[in-house]
Amino acid sequence: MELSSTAHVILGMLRNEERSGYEIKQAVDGSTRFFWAASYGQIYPQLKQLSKLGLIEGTEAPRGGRKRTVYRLTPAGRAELRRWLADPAETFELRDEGLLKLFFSGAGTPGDAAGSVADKRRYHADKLDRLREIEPAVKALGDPYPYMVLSHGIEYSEWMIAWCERVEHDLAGAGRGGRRAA
Amino acid sequence: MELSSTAHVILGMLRNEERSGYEIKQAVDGSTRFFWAASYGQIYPQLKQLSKLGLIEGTEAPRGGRKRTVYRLTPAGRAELRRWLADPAETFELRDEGLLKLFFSGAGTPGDAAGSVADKRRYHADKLDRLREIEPAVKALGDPYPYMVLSHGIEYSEWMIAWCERVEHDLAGAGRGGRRAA
DNA sequence: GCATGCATGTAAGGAGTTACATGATTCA
DNA sequence: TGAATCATGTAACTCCTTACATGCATGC
Repeated sequence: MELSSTAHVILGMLRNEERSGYEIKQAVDGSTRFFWAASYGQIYPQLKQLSKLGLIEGTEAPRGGRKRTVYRLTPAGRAELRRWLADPAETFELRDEGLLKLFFSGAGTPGDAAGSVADKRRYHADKLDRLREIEPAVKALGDPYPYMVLSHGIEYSEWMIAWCERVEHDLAGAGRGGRRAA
Repeated sequence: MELSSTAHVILGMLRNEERSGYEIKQAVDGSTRFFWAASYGQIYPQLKQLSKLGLIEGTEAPRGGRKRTVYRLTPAGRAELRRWLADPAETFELRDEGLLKLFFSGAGTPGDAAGSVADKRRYHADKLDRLREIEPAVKALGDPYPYMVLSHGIEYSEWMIAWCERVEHDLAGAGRGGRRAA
């Protein structure tokens, strides 16, 4: 009875407070999304599944007249979360279409390579902006780990932007030519 | 008629030479695997598909008495490859279970957090070794772009290892305790 | 009254991995 | 002779996203 990795995000998101499926989705989108996403199509069926397994339990908690179910960890659920935390991570996957294009750029124009790197720089600059926005709130949390992970994201983005700038400079040195307007 | 991203890896891998499905898989495993993987279950059906679309063409090229089909780009296939190279990349996805565990580490023991970071450091140190092994061969290529991408991988791994070491040091400062033997 | 947000879900489909099956060849 | 490698493929399965559907509540 292997739990899916999405199951563990749910258990993790319930570690300190009870939450509805909707709120779990909000929490994921506001925090782990950059390195671990989850959609409603995964979350709601998993909540049912985890309830059936006795790892979480849901109670009706309507807001006004609007129906709402919040879930919390059972002791078994907390044990499973802890067991998972103590185990080595299995998944590290990167899918980077920009690097793929850069890799094959010999088949295109010099502008293609420069364009791929510039796109990548903008993508990460944009991400950096969004991470910096949430930084004060995350830093103010009692829990130090989310801030550690956020710092990782910020420093990673900074490193990536610097790498892109350097490569863009190198590419501009040999053979000029842009592809698109910046 | 949107092409899958796997289709473009295949087109890219055929940009300079003709290759069999088996050789494409070898090439992917020896180069783009870290940021763009592909399995036989994708490659062989895609080769059929791309043939039907007229973007590649296969010829029988037995090696000894062993059956073998090599594929090369048609003009239409090369045009599609160039079109794709000039377009902005759409996909950048990261799935990092180690970061997820670190994020939720407040629900575990202090050793769990340190363990997740140590695992991550070892994972990237190992990857770095493998990248350094192929570095001379890639550098010797006529095409500069694969080496650019390899350098990205090497410098990224180095950055990641340094980040892990720093965090491990910080974590060791507050509350000692290891989780597993290194 | 209408748009937006809260809240829960499902159906369909795409993408990708794993495991399996087959068979030839090469090398120790 | 047997193991490893070359070579091609398929079936089943998991995972995940997207699009859709429903309906209440809130605020403009």
